[in-house]
Amino acid sequence: MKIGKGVEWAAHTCALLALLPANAALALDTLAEFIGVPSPYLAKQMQMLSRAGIVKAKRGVAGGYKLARLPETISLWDITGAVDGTTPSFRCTEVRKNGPCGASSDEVITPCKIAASFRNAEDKFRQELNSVKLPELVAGIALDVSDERKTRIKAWIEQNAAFSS
Amino acid sequence: MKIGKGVEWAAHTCALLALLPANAALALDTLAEFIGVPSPYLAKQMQMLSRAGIVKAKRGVAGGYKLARLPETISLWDITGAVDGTTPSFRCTEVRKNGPCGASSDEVITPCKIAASFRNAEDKFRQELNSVKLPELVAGIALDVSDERKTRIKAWIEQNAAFSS
DNA sequence: CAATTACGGATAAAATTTATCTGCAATTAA
DNA sequence: TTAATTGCAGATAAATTTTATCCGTAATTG
Ligand code: FES
Ligand code: FES
Repeated sequence: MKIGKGVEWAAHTCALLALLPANAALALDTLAEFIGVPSPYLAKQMQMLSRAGIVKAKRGVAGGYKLARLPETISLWDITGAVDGTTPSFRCTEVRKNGPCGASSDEVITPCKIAASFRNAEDKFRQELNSVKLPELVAGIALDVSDERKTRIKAWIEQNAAFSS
Repeated sequence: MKIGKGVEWAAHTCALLALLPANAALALDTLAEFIGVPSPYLAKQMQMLSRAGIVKAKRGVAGGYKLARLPETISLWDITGAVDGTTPSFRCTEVRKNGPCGASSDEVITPCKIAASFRNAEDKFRQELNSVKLPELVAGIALDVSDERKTRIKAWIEQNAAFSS
């Protein structure tokens, strides 16, 4: 059970984009600098987020990324699913069909109890992540940010964001 | 988010061992044949289960594996944890410390909200798996097994298990 | 003692994740 | 229209993890 590290980047990126004024966008390289990760790889995650309809990309001069929809409608699961995929973590290879006492293919109609249990557990996992929306995330992160740093972040955004006319 | 396929093997192995009479054991090669997986690799999972105190190994002539404790005390999470490890799936690399507006090390006392959310989700996942004990698993699997096959399985065990004097 | 069987570590092959690069398409402003 | 900028998609390469096997050793039995 492992989650790609790109998810951490993507989540923090979305949290940053949520702070952005409506008429502003942040370019890939700018985002990468802020988060402190290699930009060619972050590009991949941003493309995933874009295809999933979580962020909106604008090309060309003064282009960049911004959120595609209201923060309230973006959950941590949305981000995780977009970047890391939604394929179940438990892979059932139907071992119950193997061996000298294996089940015949037409005998196994219901999913194996073991696989079903994992599916249940994953549902719980997903539900929990899905209950955490972007505003809650931003608020939670902000708890650790001093007023001084809040000011610095605001200034940095002002200076590095691309504002549309 | 991915779980090693060895978990499926280990779970089915434990389900099989739960059917075993108290004075019987199954050797590695015998187990591997029943489940239909390569025995040198299954050996690894069995060693994990052994070290975790889920199965009991007995070396030497007429040796093999049996459950180390009552089936009621063995959960699907116990098996998963033993074989696949218990390291959290989400890896926080503290990106919040990076970049031009990164937090200083002494500023971040509480865990990042993002990481905390994933920890919550994993707790739910683990709790769900932990609620599924071996007897329930065995019963669930048995639903799909015809009476004819139940008889064959019983006979196979009788024939291949090592019985202690 | 001889046969059997699990254990542990080392090793190798395969798959996946992580990271980078390049050419192209879109957008904007001069 | 041209030039500069910026994201997109696919190919590629490096690193890591998963999967699988092997072998020498230790324990157990009779
Ligand atoms: S056959 Fe795949 S989990 Fe039982
Ligand atoms: S710093 Fe790691 S999840 Fe926020």
